[in-house]
Amino acid sequence: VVSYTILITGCAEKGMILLAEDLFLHSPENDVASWNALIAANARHGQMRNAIDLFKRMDLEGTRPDGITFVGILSACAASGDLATGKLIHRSALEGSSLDDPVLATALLDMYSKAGDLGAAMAIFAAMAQRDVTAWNAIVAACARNGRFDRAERFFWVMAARDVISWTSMIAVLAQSGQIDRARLVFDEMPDKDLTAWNAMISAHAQHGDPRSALKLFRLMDLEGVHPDEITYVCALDSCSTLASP
RNA sequence: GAGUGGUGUAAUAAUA
Repeated sequence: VVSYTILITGCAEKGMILLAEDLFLHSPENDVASWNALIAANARHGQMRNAIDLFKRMDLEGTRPDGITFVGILSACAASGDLATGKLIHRSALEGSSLDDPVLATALLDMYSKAGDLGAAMAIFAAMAQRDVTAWNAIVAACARNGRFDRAERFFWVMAARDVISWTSMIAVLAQSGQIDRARLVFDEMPDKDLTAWNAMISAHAQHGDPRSALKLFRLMDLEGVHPDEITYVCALDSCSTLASP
Protein backbone atom coordinates (compact mmCIF):
# COMPACT_ATOMS: atom_id res chain seq x y z
CA VAL A 1 0.00 0.00 0.00
CA VAL A 2 2.78 2.38 0.84
CA SER A 3 4.38 2.05 -2.59
CA TYR A 4 1.00 2.43 -4.26
CA THR A 5 0.32 5.58 -2.28
CA ILE A 6 3.64 7.04 -3.35
CA LEU A 7 2.75 6.33 -6.96
CA ILE A 8 -0.76 7.75 -6.58
CA THR A 9 0.64 10.94 -5.12
CA GLY A 10 3.24 11.19 -7.86
CA CYS A 11 0.63 10.80 -10.58
CA ALA A 12 -1.58 13.38 -8.94
CA GLU A 13 1.23 15.91 -8.89
CA LYS A 14 1.59 15.50 -12.62
CA GLY A 15 -2.14 15.80 -13.10
CA MET A 16 -2.62 12.18 -14.10
CA ILE A 17 -5.75 11.60 -12.07
CA LEU A 18 -7.08 8.71 -14.10
CA LEU A 19 -3.86 6.83 -13.72
CA ALA A 20 -3.94 7.56 -10.01
CA GLU A 21 -7.40 6.04 -9.74
CA ASP A 22 -6.26 3.08 -11.74
CA LEU A 23 -3.38 2.47 -9.34
CA PHE A 24 -5.72 2.77 -6.42
CA LEU A 25 -8.01 0.13 -7.87
CA HIS A 26 -5.12 -2.22 -8.53
CA SER A 27 -3.61 -1.85 -5.12
CA PRO A 28 -3.76 -5.13 -3.19
CA GLU A 29 -5.26 -3.25 -0.28
CA ASN A 30 -6.09 0.29 0.64
CA ASP A 31 -5.83 2.12 3.92
CA VAL A 32 -6.70 5.57 5.13
CA ALA A 33 -3.54 7.08 3.63
CA SER A 34 -4.17 5.75 0.12
CA TRP A 35 -7.80 6.86 0.26
CA ASN A 36 -6.65 10.27 1.41
CA ALA A 37 -4.11 10.50 -1.37
CA LEU A 38 -6.76 9.82 -3.98
CA ILE A 39 -9.27 12.18 -2.43
CA ALA A 40 -6.72 14.99 -2.24
CA ALA A 41 -5.69 14.30 -5.82
CA ASN A 42 -9.24 14.79 -7.02
CA ALA A 43 -9.78 17.83 -4.83
CA ARG A 44 -6.69 19.55 -6.18
CA HIS A 45 -7.81 19.07 -9.72
CA GLY A 46 -11.27 20.41 -9.24
CA GLN A 47 -12.92 17.00 -9.24
CA MET A 48 -15.13 17.95 -6.34
CA ARG A 49 -17.77 15.38 -7.20
CA ASN A 50 -15.27 12.53 -7.28
CA ALA A 51 -13.70 13.64 -4.04
CA ILE A 52 -17.03 13.56 -2.22
CA ASP A 53 -18.01 10.24 -3.78
CA LEU A 54 -14.73 8.69 -2.73
CA PHE A 55 -15.25 10.03 0.74
CA LYS A 56 -18.62 8.30 0.98
CA ARG A 57 -17.31 5.06 -0.47
CA MET A 58 -14.42 5.03 1.94
CA ASP A 59 -16.84 5.23 4.81
CA LEU A 60 -19.03 2.48 3.36
CA GLU A 61 -16.06 0.21 2.82
CA GLY A 62 -15.10 0.51 6.44
CA THR A 63 -12.13 2.87 6.41
CA ARG A 64 -12.62 5.61 8.94
CA PRO A 65 -11.80 9.08 7.65
CA ASP A 66 -9.28 11.06 9.68
CA GLY A 67 -8.31 14.71 9.89
CA ILE A 68 -6.36 14.52 6.65
CA THR A 69 -9.41 13.19 4.85
CA PHE A 70 -11.45 16.16 6.02
CA VAL A 71 -8.82 18.61 4.88
CA GLY A 72 -9.02 17.11 1.40
CA ILE A 73 -12.80 17.34 1.35
CA LEU A 74 -12.81 20.85 2.76
CA SER A 75 -10.40 22.09 0.13
CA ALA A 76 -12.65 20.57 -2.52
CA CYS A 77 -15.56 22.44 -0.96
CA ALA A 78 -13.53 25.63 -0.84
CA ALA A 79 -12.52 25.38 -4.47
CA SER A 80 -16.07 24.85 -5.61
CA GLY A 81 -17.70 27.20 -3.13
CA ASP A 82 -19.76 24.41 -1.69
CA LEU A 83 -20.54 25.94 1.67
CA ALA A 84 -23.32 23.48 2.38
CA THR A 85 -21.11 20.40 2.31
CA GLY A 86 -18.33 22.20 4.09
CA LYS A 87 -20.59 23.26 6.92
CA LEU A 88 -22.03 19.78 7.17
CA ILE A 89 -18.58 18.34 7.66
CA HIS A 90 -17.65 21.07 10.08
CA ARG A 91 -20.65 20.32 12.28
CA SER A 92 -21.20 16.60 12.00
CA ALA A 93 -17.74 15.17 11.62
CA LEU A 94 -15.42 17.61 13.26
CA GLU A 95 -17.31 19.08 16.17
CA GLY A 96 -15.09 21.11 18.48
CA SER A 97 -11.69 19.51 18.35
CA SER A 98 -10.89 20.61 14.81
CA LEU A 99 -9.26 23.83 15.91
CA ASP A 100 -6.44 22.03 17.66
CA ASP A 101 -4.98 21.06 14.32
CA PRO A 102 -3.74 24.18 12.52
CA VAL A 103 -3.91 22.51 9.12
CA LEU A 104 -7.51 21.47 9.57
CA ALA A 105 -8.48 24.83 11.04
CA THR A 106 -6.86 26.68 8.16
CA ALA A 107 -8.71 24.53 5.66
CA LEU A 108 -11.96 25.40 7.42
CA LEU A 109 -11.11 29.07 7.55
CA ASP A 110 -10.27 29.08 3.87
CA MET A 111 -13.47 27.27 2.98
CA TYR A 112 -15.64 29.81 4.79
CA SER A 113 -13.83 32.77 3.34
CA LYS A 114 -14.14 31.44 -0.19
CA ALA A 115 -17.83 30.93 0.37
CA GLY A 116 -18.08 34.59 1.34
CA ASP A 117 -18.43 34.13 5.08
CA LEU A 118 -15.58 36.23 6.37
CA GLY A 119 -17.11 36.38 9.84
CA ALA A 120 -16.91 32.61 10.25
CA ALA A 121 -13.36 32.62 8.91
CA MET A 122 -12.26 35.24 11.41
CA ALA A 123 -13.96 33.43 14.26
CA ILE A 124 -12.04 30.26 13.43
CA PHE A 125 -8.79 32.15 13.19
CA ALA A 126 -9.39 33.75 16.57
CA ALA A 127 -10.20 30.41 18.16
CA MET A 128 -7.25 28.49 16.76
CA ALA A 129 -4.90 26.91 19.26
CA GLN A 130 -1.81 27.69 17.19
CA ARG A 131 -1.36 29.90 14.18
CA ASP A 132 1.51 29.19 11.81
CA VAL A 133 2.50 31.27 8.78
CA THR A 134 0.04 29.46 6.57
CA ALA A 135 -2.83 30.29 8.92
CA TRP A 136 -1.82 33.95 8.92
CA ASN A 137 -1.52 33.94 5.17
CA ALA A 138 -4.95 32.38 4.92
CA ILE A 139 -6.59 35.09 7.01
CA VAL A 140 -4.87 37.85 5.04
CA ALA A 141 -6.11 36.30 1.81
CA ALA A 142 -9.55 35.79 3.34
CA CYS A 143 -9.93 39.49 4.12
CA ALA A 144 -8.58 40.48 0.72
CA ARG A 145 -10.92 38.22 -1.17
CA ASN A 146 -13.88 39.67 0.68
CA GLY A 147 -12.87 43.20 -0.02
CA ARG A 148 -11.65 44.06 3.46
CA PHE A 149 -8.31 45.44 2.36
CA ASP A 150 -7.83 47.40 5.56
CA ARG A 151 -8.10 44.30 7.70
CA ALA A 152 -5.92 42.30 5.36
CA GLU A 153 -3.21 44.87 5.71
CA ARG A 154 -3.52 44.97 9.48
CA PHE A 155 -3.08 41.21 9.71
CA PHE A 156 -0.14 41.37 7.38
CA TRP A 157 1.78 43.88 9.47
CA VAL A 158 0.92 42.17 12.71
CA MET A 159 2.13 38.71 11.76
CA ALA A 160 5.46 37.69 13.22
CA ALA A 161 7.01 36.05 10.18
CA ARG A 162 6.20 36.61 6.53
CA ASP A 163 7.03 34.40 3.61
CA VAL A 164 6.79 34.92 -0.14
CA ILE A 165 3.08 34.10 -0.04
CA SER A 166 2.35 36.74 2.59
CA TRP A 167 4.19 39.39 0.60
CA THR A 168 2.46 38.46 -2.61
CA SER A 169 -0.97 38.68 -0.99
CA MET A 170 -0.07 42.11 0.30
CA ILE A 171 0.94 43.26 -3.16
CA ALA A 172 -2.38 42.04 -4.50
CA VAL A 173 -4.23 43.88 -1.74
CA LEU A 174 -2.44 47.13 -2.54
CA ALA A 175 -3.01 46.67 -6.25
CA GLN A 176 -6.70 46.01 -5.80
CA SER A 177 -7.10 49.07 -3.65
CA GLY A 178 -5.30 51.16 -6.22
CA GLN A 179 -2.16 51.82 -4.20
CA ILE A 180 0.39 50.99 -6.84
CA ASP A 181 3.11 53.14 -5.35
CA ARG A 182 2.87 51.30 -2.08
CA ALA A 183 2.82 47.99 -3.94
CA ARG A 184 6.15 48.96 -5.45
CA LEU A 185 7.60 49.71 -2.04
CA VAL A 186 6.42 46.40 -0.68
CA PHE A 187 7.78 44.58 -3.69
CA ASP A 188 11.18 46.17 -3.17
CA GLU A 189 11.09 45.26 0.47
CA MET A 190 10.23 41.60 0.03
CA PRO A 191 13.24 39.31 0.35
CA ASP A 192 12.47 36.60 -2.20
CA LYS A 193 10.51 37.13 -5.37
CA ASP A 194 9.13 34.12 -7.14
CA LEU A 195 7.08 33.84 -10.31
CA THR A 196 3.76 34.50 -8.58
CA ALA A 197 5.10 37.61 -6.90
CA TRP A 198 6.36 38.97 -10.21
CA ASN A 199 3.02 38.20 -11.82
CA ALA A 200 1.16 40.05 -9.09
CA MET A 201 3.40 43.04 -9.63
CA ILE A 202 3.19 43.00 -13.42
CA SER A 203 -0.58 42.65 -13.42
CA ALA A 204 -0.88 45.43 -10.86
CA HIS A 205 0.74 47.80 -13.33
CA ALA A 206 -1.06 46.41 -16.34
CA GLN A 207 -4.39 46.91 -14.61
CA HIS A 208 -3.75 50.41 -13.38
CA GLY A 209 -2.84 52.34 -16.45
CA ASP A 210 0.88 51.78 -16.37
CA PRO A 211 1.56 49.28 -19.15
CA ARG A 212 5.06 50.62 -19.73
CA SER A 213 6.12 49.78 -16.21
CA ALA A 214 4.44 46.41 -16.57
CA LEU A 215 6.61 45.64 -19.58
CA LYS A 216 9.69 46.96 -17.84
CA LEU A 217 9.01 44.58 -14.97
CA PHE A 218 8.48 41.80 -17.47
CA ARG A 219 11.97 42.35 -18.87
CA LEU A 220 13.47 42.76 -15.43
CA MET A 221 11.97 39.48 -14.34
CA ASP A 222 13.61 37.78 -17.29
CA LEU A 223 16.94 39.34 -16.37
CA GLU A 224 16.56 38.00 -12.87
CA GLY A 225 16.22 34.52 -14.30
CA VAL A 226 12.57 33.97 -13.43
CA HIS A 227 10.74 32.28 -16.24
CA PRO A 228 7.32 33.54 -17.29
CA ASP A 229 4.18 31.44 -17.38
CA GLU A 230 0.81 31.86 -19.10
CA ILE A 231 -0.33 34.49 -16.63
CA THR A 232 2.79 36.55 -17.19
CA TYR A 233 2.26 36.50 -20.93
CA VAL A 234 -1.40 37.46 -20.64
CA CYS A 235 -0.43 40.51 -18.59
CA ALA A 236 2.38 41.42 -20.95
CA LEU A 237 0.20 41.06 -24.04
CA ASP A 238 -2.52 43.03 -22.35
CA SER A 239 -0.02 45.82 -21.75
CA CYS A 240 1.05 45.74 -25.38
CA SER A 241 -2.49 46.07 -26.58
CA THR A 242 -3.12 48.98 -24.22
CA LEU A 243 -0.08 50.74 -25.65
CA ALA A 244 -1.14 50.01 -29.21
CA SER A 245 -4.66 51.38 -28.82
CA PRO A 246 -4.76 54.11 -26.21
C1' G B 1 15.63 10.63 0.08
C1' A B 2 10.69 6.60 3.82
C1' G B 3 3.41 6.81 1.81
C1' U B 4 -1.67 10.91 2.30
C1' G B 5 -3.71 17.09 4.20
C1' G B 6 -4.16 23.70 4.59
C1' U B 7 -2.49 29.61 2.43
C1' G B 8 -0.63 33.74 -2.43
C1' U B 9 -0.81 36.23 -8.64
C1' A B 10 -3.90 38.40 -14.11
C1' A B 11 -7.22 38.86 -18.04
C1' U B 12 -11.16 37.20 -20.95
C1' A B 13 -15.44 34.31 -21.73
C1' A B 14 -19.49 31.66 -19.69
C1' U B 15 -22.95 30.99 -15.67
C1' A B 16 -25.61 33.59 -11.51
